[in-house]
Amino acid sequence: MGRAGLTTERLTRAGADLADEVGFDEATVSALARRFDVKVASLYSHVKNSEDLRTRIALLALEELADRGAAALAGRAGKDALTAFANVYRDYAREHPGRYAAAQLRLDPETAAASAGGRHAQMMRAILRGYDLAEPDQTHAVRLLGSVFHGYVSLEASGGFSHSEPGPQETWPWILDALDALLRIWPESPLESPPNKPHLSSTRLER
Amino acid sequence: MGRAGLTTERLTRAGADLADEVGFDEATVSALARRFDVKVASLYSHVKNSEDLRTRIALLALEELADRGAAALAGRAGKDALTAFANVYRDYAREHPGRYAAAQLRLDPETAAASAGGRHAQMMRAILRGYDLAEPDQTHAVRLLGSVFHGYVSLEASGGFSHSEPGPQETWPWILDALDALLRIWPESPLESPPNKPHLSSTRLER
DNA sequence: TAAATTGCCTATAGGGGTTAGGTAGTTGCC
DNA sequence: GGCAACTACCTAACCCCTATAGGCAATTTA
Repeated sequence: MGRAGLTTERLTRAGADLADEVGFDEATVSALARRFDVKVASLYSHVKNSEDLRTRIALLALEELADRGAAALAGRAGKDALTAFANVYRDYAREHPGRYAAAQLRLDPETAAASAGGRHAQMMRAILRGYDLAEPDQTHAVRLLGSVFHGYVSLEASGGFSHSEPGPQETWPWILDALDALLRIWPESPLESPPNKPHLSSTRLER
Repeated sequence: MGRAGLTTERLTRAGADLADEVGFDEATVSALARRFDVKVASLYSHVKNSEDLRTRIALLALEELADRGAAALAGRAGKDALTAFANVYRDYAREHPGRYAAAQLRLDPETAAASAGGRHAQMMRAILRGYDLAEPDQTHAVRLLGSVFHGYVSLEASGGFSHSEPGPQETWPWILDALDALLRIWPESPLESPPNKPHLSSTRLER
């Protein structure tokens, strides 16, 4: 019997492919062994355990996503950058649902620190350079972008709003327009609505 | 040996509690049987299978969340309503992480239709009555709210931005302020920035 | 070419999911 | 009050996934 040529690299990559095909949770060590036509125990020389495999797939996904993001940001600024970057997230999640799910895996702090996660935050900050936000607003805005991108993509993936009109393909650009508008007007906006004073629309409802 | 008094109801509720304690994925049929000090097979008279149990927990969570949302919206409008409703999501996810994770479970279309999911969408529409949005903007806005709420809560839960300053407790109100501002200015906003024309900030970067 | 290493194997053990079929308690009806 | 029907829970058995220990053969290295 020849050798299958297993390596941690190849297992991780094949695991990611498997995850895209059958779902991250179903991308098990057993299924991966079957795919390489190898006994399950053989994988344990290359991967510490199931969680290790899952973590490696997650790190791969984060890396790929960051690479795509960087490529999309190159030569772009302002809304153009915002849109391109957002589309990277959405497209990646659609093309690679298993990998995207993996990227959501909760990593322990040290692993997270060594991951491409930091690059993601840096890229969002780069996008925000196209807008006029000083700290701490910038950090808040990074989190808002992360929330919207992830929230939208994950709701869309779970079929959240696929059964109503208009279709999600119209909502996505609308949301990007809205985010762009928000970031542009934000610097002045807080002055317009003191937190404690009820604003127009709430009074409008009362009559 | 006396009877344990199992019912589908009680199993679902106990399963939800278990999920909150050990995580949704670890809330297994076996663990639930142990909790009732009963053999695993006994549960199968009350629950069709593992997936059935998970679905029931998800439906319970959606229902509870909708009830809390409705209570929060009563007597509120405008930003007040927006904030109260958003806090319901966030607080629920923090108090009941397992239940919240369950609520994210992908349901098959008929189950989803019979779930409290519709109430959630209706409540968001109710919030938007405090702002001046006509269709299809209203639908888009519902999806934006859903994306932000879910995205933020889920990133916060997975430790996404817990290791940087300022803490999430400052970001959350900032995001709600931003959403409120966005919804108030939206009706005029599209006119200010034609989609194709590069806007100020992108030119600002170039020099 | 012998030694060391590597790559994959068999064997084994434990846990969760699921079904079939059995046996006590409980309920309902005459 | 007693028997039938039902209910609640059980044992036993099987499959799949995870994980570890220890073995042998192919490959590399000296």
